[in-house]
Amino acid sequence: MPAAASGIGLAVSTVIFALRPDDAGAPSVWLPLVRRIREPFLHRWALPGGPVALSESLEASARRNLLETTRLQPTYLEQLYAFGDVDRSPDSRLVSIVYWALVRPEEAERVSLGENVRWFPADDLPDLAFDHNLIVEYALWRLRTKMEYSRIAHAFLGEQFTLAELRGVHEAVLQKPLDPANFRRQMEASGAIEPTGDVVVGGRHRPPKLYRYTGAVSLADAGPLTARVVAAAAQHPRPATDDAPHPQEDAR
Amino acid sequence: MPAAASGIGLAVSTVIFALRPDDAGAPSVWLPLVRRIREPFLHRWALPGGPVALSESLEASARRNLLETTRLQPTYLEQLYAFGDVDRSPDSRLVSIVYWALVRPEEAERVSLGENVRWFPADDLPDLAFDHNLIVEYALWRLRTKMEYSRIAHAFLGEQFTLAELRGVHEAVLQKPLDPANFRRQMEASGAIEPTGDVVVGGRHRPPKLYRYTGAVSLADAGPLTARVVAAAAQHPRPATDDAPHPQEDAR
DNA sequence: TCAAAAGTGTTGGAAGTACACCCATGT
DNA sequence: ACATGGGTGTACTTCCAACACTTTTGA
Repeated sequence: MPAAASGIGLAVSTVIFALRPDDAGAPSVWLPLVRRIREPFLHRWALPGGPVALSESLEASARRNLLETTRLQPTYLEQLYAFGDVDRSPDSRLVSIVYWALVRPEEAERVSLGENVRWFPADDLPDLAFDHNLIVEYALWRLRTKMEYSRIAHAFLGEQFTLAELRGVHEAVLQKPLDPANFRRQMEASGAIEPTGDVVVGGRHRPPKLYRYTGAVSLADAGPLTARVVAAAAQHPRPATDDAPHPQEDAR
Repeated sequence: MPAAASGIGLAVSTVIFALRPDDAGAPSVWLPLVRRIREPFLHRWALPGGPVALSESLEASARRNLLETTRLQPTYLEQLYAFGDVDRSPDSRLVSIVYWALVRPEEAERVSLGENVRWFPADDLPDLAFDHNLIVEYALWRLRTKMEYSRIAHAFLGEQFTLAELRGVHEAVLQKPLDPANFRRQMEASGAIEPTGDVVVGGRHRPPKLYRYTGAVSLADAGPLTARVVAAAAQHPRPATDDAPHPQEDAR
């Protein structure tokens, strides 16, 4: 195995998702992109990213780069895939380890907006640099798939939340309405949430209960090591069927 | 993004799984390891792997390396994870893109056995080089998880097979007995297999039908691009709920 | 005729879906 | 009072696990 540098560039990039209201005011999935200020793909929009530092793990590099370019500290960060096709960058050979991240709405507003950083609706992107359109598409698919068997929706929310808010997250990501009654029962049966005892007053209707995450399922389940342990601990009512994929969980 | 070489070594490694009879004669999961012939971890057993070639994609590098070191051409190959912790290799910084592969029993015998290549039972490995024990554990978890929602078992079998053989693969991987009656119905209902019309004669019992894979689900679903397409095509009876994957995925 | 594995039928429970209905609040 | 979501009850369906039972072969 090689210790020598290979002439292959190594970078990390991150697909960051947040929920923001779209034109109609309904919450939908958005992501921040940065404008490239050098060749190749000068002036094109691209995923935030940069080189892997010698003294940092891949994930640490992703986190640092995110903080530097967007000021964001995601509540959820997981490796997505390593992209390494020969022709994905003109002239040079570039391998990108791509992560995907979720941030809360309040956090999302921290993004230093300007000419070179902007939010885009995830389903309607311009032509991006490199193979980044493909990467986003894949990350979106992963987000939606994982939403169905995992508890990542909480990464979009604060400490406390109503069931309607939680359902709103699911609906925004999955892009389909969910039955409030059934959604409630599924969440309660999963053991992932518990009522805080508080309610929200001020609405012109019955005050909804507030819930919190029980912590039975860890949010930051990135990496193969923690993965299976977390998945096993997450099994609340059932015995010991392996859950989903990817590391963090997997993966499905 | 960096075009310059970074001083970080970049390698591919592969976890190869095959089914072979264990001590008791029952089929179980094995994998081939190679003995290291240089530092670090001189003489330790390790996953087959090597540097990424400048002119090859990551997957192509994995395939070529597999052919060179073990003569194997897997029927299934999918990216597992990128490992890049700072201290995973002493002295040097090494990032490994790890793939996992499945090979058929006949193919498995091709492995050029010798002092430096040997098969090991996947559940009982010695202390491996680098973080390879962790990697194998993760790959095993992924194999078992994916077996439950995907059709990868076929990668272990030939063109035609009986339901008992297919069930044997599942049982070996999942390490638990399955009800023949229910297993049959699940497979038939999935639309993934169809009878060839032939039967196997010569057993001292009722001749079982032979089945073939319908091709509704592609085996080689590695990579984000093909992933979702494959998953959609796999939906035989039902309309259009996103399936599983991990592009593999995804890792789930 | 018997053993052994292939293959079919039947039943009961878990979990998801659809939808009717009651509850608590602000206006 | 009534509109608006919060929250409960319930029937229907679909899927899965268990297991009894029948079929077809070789010995």
